[in-house]
Amino acid sequence: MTNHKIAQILRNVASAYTIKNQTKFRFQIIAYQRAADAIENSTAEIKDLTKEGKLETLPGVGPSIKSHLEELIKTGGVKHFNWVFKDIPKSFFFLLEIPGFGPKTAYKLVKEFNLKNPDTVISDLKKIAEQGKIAALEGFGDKSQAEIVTAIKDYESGKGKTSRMTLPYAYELAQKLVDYLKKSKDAIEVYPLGSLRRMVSTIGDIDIAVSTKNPKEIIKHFVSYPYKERILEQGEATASILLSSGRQVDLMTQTPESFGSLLQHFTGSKNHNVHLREFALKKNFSLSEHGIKRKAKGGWKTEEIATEEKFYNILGLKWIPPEIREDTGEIEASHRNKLPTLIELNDVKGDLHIHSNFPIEPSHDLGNNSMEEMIKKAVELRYDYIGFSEHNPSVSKHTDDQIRSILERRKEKIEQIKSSNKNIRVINLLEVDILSNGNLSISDNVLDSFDGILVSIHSAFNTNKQTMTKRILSGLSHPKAKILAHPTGRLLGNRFGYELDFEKIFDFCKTKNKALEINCWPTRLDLPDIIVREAVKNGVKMFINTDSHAAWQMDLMRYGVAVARRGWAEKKDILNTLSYDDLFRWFSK
DNA sequence: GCCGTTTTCGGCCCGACTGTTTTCAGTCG
Repeated sequence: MTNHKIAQILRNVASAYTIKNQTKFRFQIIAYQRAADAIENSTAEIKDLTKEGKLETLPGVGPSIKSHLEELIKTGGVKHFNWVFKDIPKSFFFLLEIPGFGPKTAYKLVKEFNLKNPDTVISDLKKIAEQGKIAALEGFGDKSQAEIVTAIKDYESGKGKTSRMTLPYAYELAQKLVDYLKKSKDAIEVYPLGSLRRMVSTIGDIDIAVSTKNPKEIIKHFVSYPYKERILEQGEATASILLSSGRQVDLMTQTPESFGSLLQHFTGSKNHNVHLREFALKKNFSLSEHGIKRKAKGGWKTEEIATEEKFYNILGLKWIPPEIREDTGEIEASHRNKLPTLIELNDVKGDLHIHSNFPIEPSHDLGNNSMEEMIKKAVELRYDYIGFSEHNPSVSKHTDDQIRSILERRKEKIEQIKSSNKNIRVINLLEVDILSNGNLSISDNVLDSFDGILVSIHSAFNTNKQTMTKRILSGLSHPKAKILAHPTGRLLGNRFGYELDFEKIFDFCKTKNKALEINCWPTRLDLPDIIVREAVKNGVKMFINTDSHAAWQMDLMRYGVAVARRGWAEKKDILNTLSYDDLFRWFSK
C-alpha cells in the first residue's frame, strides 16, 4: 500500500467525521488531515516505518493513529475506520477526488440524487449538472452548477492528476513564469516558493510570490499568461491559473514592507507553518502572510515584516533554512539555537561519479564527453578534483585478458591526463556492479590498480530486504569498494527503491570506512533525504555525486546538495568537501 | 487525536476566494 493511498484513507476518515458531526469531531478531523499530510510528504514508506517501529517519528502520528496504521498494514483494513465509514455510501469518497468537492458538497449531492454507485457517480453527477438539476438546490446556483461540469471534465481528462515534476523541470517551468512576471513594471521582486524553494525531490504545483505596490496590475498580468488553459481563481491579492500542461500555478502578492511575511507563509511547509503559528500563539503573537500581530491593550496590533529573518527573530528564533521547514524538529532546534550549519554548494570540492566516453566497452551506458571535456567543466566549477568512474567493461563480451587490457589502456589515459592537467587532481575510480550473489562483476585482481571503486546494483531488483542487504554488504566488503552508489535504486515516478536494512548498512559503513552516495540525477536523488538524516544521526559519511554522462550534467550537483540539506547534513558529513589530500587519505584507509 | 519553553491537561493557524448569500459556508493552501 503506497503512502498516497494511506494518506487518502486518512483523509477519508476526516471527511467521514465531518459528515458525522463536524463540531463533535472537530479536532479528530484536524488530526487525521495532519497525519495524512505528513504521510503524503514522507519520503519513507509507511510500510517500512511500520516494520521498523518508527511511525511516531512522523509529525501528527500519535498512539491512536499509529495503531490504526499498524492494523491497516497488517490486515489491509481497520475496524475503527469501518465504524466511521458506516452508513456513508462509497460513492461519496469518489466524489471527493474532484477538485472543489469537499465533504459537505459531496455528501449533499450524493444524498440528494441518491448516487450510490461508486463506478458511475462522477459521470452520473455530470449528467445531472448538465440537465440543470443542481442549480435549484439550496446553496447552489447556475455558477456552481457550471463549475461542477468543468471540474468533472478536467478530472476526466486527467488534468491535475499529472504526475509530480522533477526538480529541474519545475525550476524551468517556474523560471518562465518568473521571467514573464518580471516584465511587469509593477513587479519589484519575484520568487518561486512552496515545495520548490524547500527543494522537495518532486514538485506538484508552482507557487510564486511577487512584491508589488500595485497588486491589481500584477494579477491582471498574471492571468493573461499566454500558456494558461484557464483561470482557476482571481482575487485582490492572489490568483491561480491552470497551464495547458495541466500544471497549476498559484500567485500571491504583497507589499515590499510586508514581503518577509509572505516569503515565510508561502514557502511552507503547511505543517511547519501550523506548528510555528501555534508556537507563536503561546507567546501572544499571531502570524499570517500579512505580518505579525501582537496582543496589546485594546486588541491586536499588526507589525509589517519586510524580511524573513526578522519574521523568525521576533519570535525568538533563528532563521530556518527552507529545506528543513518540514516540522520535524527544526522549530525546536532553532529555538534552542541548535540548528545545523547545512552544507552549501560552495563546500563541494569535487565530483566522483563521472562517466566519460572512454571506450571501456561497458555493460551499461557510456558517457557522451571525453575526459578532457569533463575536466574542463570541473575546472569551470572550481573543483579541486574529479573522479572518473565509468561502468566496468562488459563481462559477457570480454575475456579476463581483454578486460585487463582495456583497463590498462584506461589507466595510461588517466596518467597522461594527470600529467597534462596540473590545475585539477584526477582520481582513478570505476563503477562496478554487485551481482545477485553478492560478488563484484569483475575479478579481484584487476581492481588493484584503482584508487577506489563505486559499487552499485543494476540488476535483479526484486528480492527481499535481507537478501538485498546481504548482497550489498558483500559487494561493499571488497577492500577497494569505498562508495555505495545510488543506494536504494529508486527511480522517482517510476519504481520504488528496494528495501534495505539501513541499520546494518550504517554499522558496516562506520566500522569498515565506507560511504554512501547521494546521487544527483533528478529521477534518483538517492539516498532519499529522510535516510540522509538517519545517516547523519548515525555518523555515516556520504558523497554527493552527479553520475554525469555529459559535461553539462555536472551542474546537477545543486540538487544533490539540496537532498543533503533536507537531510540536515553539514559539511563534515560529506566527504567530497575534503581537500584532495584528506580525501586521498580516506580512500587509503 | 496530537502534543508540550509554562500545559501529561487543555489547548488546537490563518486568511483568500467563490458563490450564494443579506452575513456566511465551503474549500483550499
